[in-house]
Amino acid sequence: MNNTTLKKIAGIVGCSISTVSRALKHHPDISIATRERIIELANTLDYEPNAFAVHLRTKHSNVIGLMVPFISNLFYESFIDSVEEECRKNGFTLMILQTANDPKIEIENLKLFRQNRVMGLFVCVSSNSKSLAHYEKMKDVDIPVVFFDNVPNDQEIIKVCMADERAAEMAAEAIQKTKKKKILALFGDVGLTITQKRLKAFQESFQKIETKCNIDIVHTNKTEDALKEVSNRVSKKNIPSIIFCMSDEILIGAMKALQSKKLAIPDQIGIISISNGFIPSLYYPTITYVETSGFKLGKLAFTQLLACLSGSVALTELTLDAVLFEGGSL
Amino acid sequence: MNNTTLKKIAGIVGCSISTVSRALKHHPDISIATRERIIELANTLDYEPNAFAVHLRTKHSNVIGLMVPFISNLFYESFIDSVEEECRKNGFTLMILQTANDPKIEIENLKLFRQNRVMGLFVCVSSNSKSLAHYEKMKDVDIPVVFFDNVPNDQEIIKVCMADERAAEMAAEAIQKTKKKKILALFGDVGLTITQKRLKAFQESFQKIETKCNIDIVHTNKTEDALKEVSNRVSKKNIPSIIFCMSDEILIGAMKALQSKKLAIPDQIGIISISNGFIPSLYYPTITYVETSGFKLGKLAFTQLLACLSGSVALTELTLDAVLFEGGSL
DNA sequence: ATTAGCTTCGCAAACGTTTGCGAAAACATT
DNA sequence: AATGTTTTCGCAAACGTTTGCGAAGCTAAT
Repeated sequence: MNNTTLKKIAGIVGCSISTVSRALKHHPDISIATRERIIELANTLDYEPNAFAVHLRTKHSNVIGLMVPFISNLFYESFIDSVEEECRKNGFTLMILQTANDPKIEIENLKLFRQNRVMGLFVCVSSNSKSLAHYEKMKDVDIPVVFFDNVPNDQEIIKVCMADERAAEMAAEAIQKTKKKKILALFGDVGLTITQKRLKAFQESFQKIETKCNIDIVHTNKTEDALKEVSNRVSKKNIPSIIFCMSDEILIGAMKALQSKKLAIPDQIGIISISNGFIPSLYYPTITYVETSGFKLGKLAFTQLLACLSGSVALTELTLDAVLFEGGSL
Repeated sequence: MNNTTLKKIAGIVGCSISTVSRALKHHPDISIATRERIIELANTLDYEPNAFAVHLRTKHSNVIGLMVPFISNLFYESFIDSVEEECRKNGFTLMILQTANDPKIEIENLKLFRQNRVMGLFVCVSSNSKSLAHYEKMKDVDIPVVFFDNVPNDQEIIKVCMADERAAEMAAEAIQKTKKKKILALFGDVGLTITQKRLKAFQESFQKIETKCNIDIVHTNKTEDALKEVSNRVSKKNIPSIIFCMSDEILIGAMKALQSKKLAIPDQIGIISISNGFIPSLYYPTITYVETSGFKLGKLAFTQLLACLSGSVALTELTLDAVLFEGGSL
């Protein structure tokens, strides 16, 4: 076990621990001569400060927590990627926990975060979590929490999110531009606020225009659901002109159904989705989508958390603009 | 700031810090009466042990490190998912760092891991990393390193990996079973040991059989490369009977090329890949693949690391069996 | 020669735990 | 009553840092 400590260095150099400590961080109190001597020895001994001791002493953990339902998810993964990068660049270490959408694990994890004295927290609440009560305690211990993605409706929290309404609206507008009228719109779990937001905006956009469209709205939970629903609703004699997918999981199911029916995109049927872009890029032609980038959201969330840590933030909701990426599927 | 400490509890109860400490962990020295009293107070005060203090004192960080080139990657993501789950269940916290395939960042990260006194480390070395020299230091400080996925050839290390050879061999055998002869085989970066292994096994399998096949081997780095290569090598008058893809990235490119040429799978062309299964499931028909599961590898790696920590492991290479999943693409 | 100021460093406390050891008190055994 | 044993607890050191404060020693100014 490598145990080069300040004490050890001090012993060899023949000075006090505090002198070593100060020398290593270029404190002006220490003469250049001894500083050099100490630094050189520290290097040859591979001295590396004990993070725990530092954190204990300074009450400054430099650890940031992140909690998501699953790591293995296209969206979260890009969000995490983004946040890790920022953390590393800014001298924070990242502690990642997943909830598997289980409120019990969620509570356990919050406890772990507290025990590790994280300085801040990024949270995507699990879809099965009904109450925010357990987050109250984080406020008590002064750990700022930045909610993202599927954010609670609560006003009293800090959140960054996609422009969910705008994204759905943009998708609706893109559909309207095609002049096609028979639309199959696939949305996710009705219980999620993200679903509610997108659905509302989508419908309102169509209510605004005078020309009537035939919109069939279906809620699906998973890829398999979407696959089934689309398979049931699409047949040789009954082909919607356009399918809208609220998320990647749904898009995957829908695409698989279309492929199995050998429908040509966009000639026989159009499709558009909301996505971070990866899944749409897998198909030919590339699927047209409204971007909701986990990567960009991560950057936004990080700056927001940084602002919290410096104490300069009111409770706010930050929103990431939506952008339409035109593939060839409409 | 919540600062319920042992000292605070001791002050209120009117006993010593050590008594509180012992009571909270049900040490038999403490009478049931005082134990109850202390635990109750601790609960109402929301006492939560300071992890840093504990780790400092016990020299036992309970932190496990994990380093990958990118988090945002289908394979790593499932590996991380798997490892996080185990860590949480076993009372470890996970510290995740990515290298972006940059050896400099890799070295920096190792330093961070050391400073945080991680008890063990999972590493997938960056593809641009030529030497293992910086891992020597981990050995000096007694931090066991479990290499996974793209493991170095070195003998003196602990590694868990896919049955790379066997996976390639199984794919080759599946191809041979179809009796089709014109094969386009797409492999990754020649510099990676994982590529070398798979290529060697693939070729050897075909050398073993008597019937001659026409195998066109191409190395591609990324999805776009694969897309281009396949586009160039496949035309209406020259269609390979089967395409083999060494990885998901390559499969994605190949599939996109095939879709753009409107080739029917498996009627006009067959395709098979090595994958963890997610990407193959996106298409219809589902692509036949030999499974290399990041999730399972994670479990394997974790048990291996656990063995290291308990001191009961010789230097070994553990291998995860390959399994063929038949879709409908051959 | 006295005072003042600067440079350079060490002392010691503190962060919140854990734990070996010893001690007091209670109880049990002769 | 004397001794032994058990129960129950506190003391104090240690983990490796950081940092306020004070103390030398030295230089420079009066």
